[in-house]
Amino acid sequence: MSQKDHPQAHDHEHNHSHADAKDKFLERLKEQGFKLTGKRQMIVDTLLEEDRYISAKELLERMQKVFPRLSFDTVYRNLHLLKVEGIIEESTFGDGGSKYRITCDTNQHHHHYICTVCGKTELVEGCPMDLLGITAPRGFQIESHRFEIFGQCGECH
Amino acid sequence: MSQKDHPQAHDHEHNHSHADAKDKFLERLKEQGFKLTGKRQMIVDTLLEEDRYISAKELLERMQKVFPRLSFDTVYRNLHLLKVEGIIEESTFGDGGSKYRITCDTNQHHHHYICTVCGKTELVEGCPMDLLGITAPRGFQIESHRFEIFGQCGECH
DNA sequence: ATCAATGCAAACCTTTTGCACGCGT
DNA sequence: ACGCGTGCAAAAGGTTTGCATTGAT
Repeated sequence: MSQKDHPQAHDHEHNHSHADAKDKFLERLKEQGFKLTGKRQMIVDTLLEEDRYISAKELLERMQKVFPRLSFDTVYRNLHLLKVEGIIEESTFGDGGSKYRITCDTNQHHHHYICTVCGKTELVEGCPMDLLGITAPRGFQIESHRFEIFGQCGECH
Repeated sequence: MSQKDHPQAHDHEHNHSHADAKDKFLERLKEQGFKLTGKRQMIVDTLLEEDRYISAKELLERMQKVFPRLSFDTVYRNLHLLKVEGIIEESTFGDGGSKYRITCDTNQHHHHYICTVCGKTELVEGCPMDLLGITAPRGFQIESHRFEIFGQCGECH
């Protein structure tokens, strides 16, 4: 690789809670023997800064400004790892496959308002599984659920 | 086309409500100038009989027993039309892209329990948008929402 | 030094499209 | 006869994988 990695940080690390969250995430990876490469860190950085759903393609394009030779497979491999580790969330809406966002700090169960234009999210208060009188059909074993409210955020319409 | 079409019906049309629903759907298509081809009808038939989420691939394979030369593009073109017409619903869960099911007779707003193994569904009573005290973030314009409960049905676990 | 991460290229899978022909009306 | 529907083939997206090399620890 001719390009240089930047293990410490890149420019926009101006936000304390971001830095804290990043450290927490990277710590988790480190403990399991995964390596803290510049690209892996930049994915976490970017998702923390953007704080919205981003496609693999958009992520790639943003990161290529810093790592010109970065390729889709690296992005996807890292996204997969980060998803398995619970560091990011995946959703599919609109066109063009999956989109990803950083998991909320708290890591608590939650649902989102999602802007279908820019991918920005807001937390929904409460969870339908608690507030709806959910009684599963006889024999049905509930494993998970999905609740998302789509629309356009104030800046996008 | 060397194969024969079956405009009236194929074998399993044993259920009255299915026949009624089918007529209603086909009527709707006819009014708009779409033609009631054997393949289009068999997609509706199959989805009515199965009454669960099915992938384009599974649909193709089932239908190829009757129409050996049926191809993906025809399946997709018809699925797209049926979706636009509100005759079928699309969802993405599990692997392998979208899955489709016939829209409930009533055509009322609803949500589903979905078996992730076989795609079978049950209606959820109530809608979180009504029962949750939804107050969108300032400026956020709600356009739609998604609420699905995943798990395994009695026959699949 | 070790083992994970990456780039490259190719493959894979689902879905879409252009075109000429066939079929429902 | 008209115009939608279909098959074929090819392409377009998004995503994954094998392999050799590079890099983090």
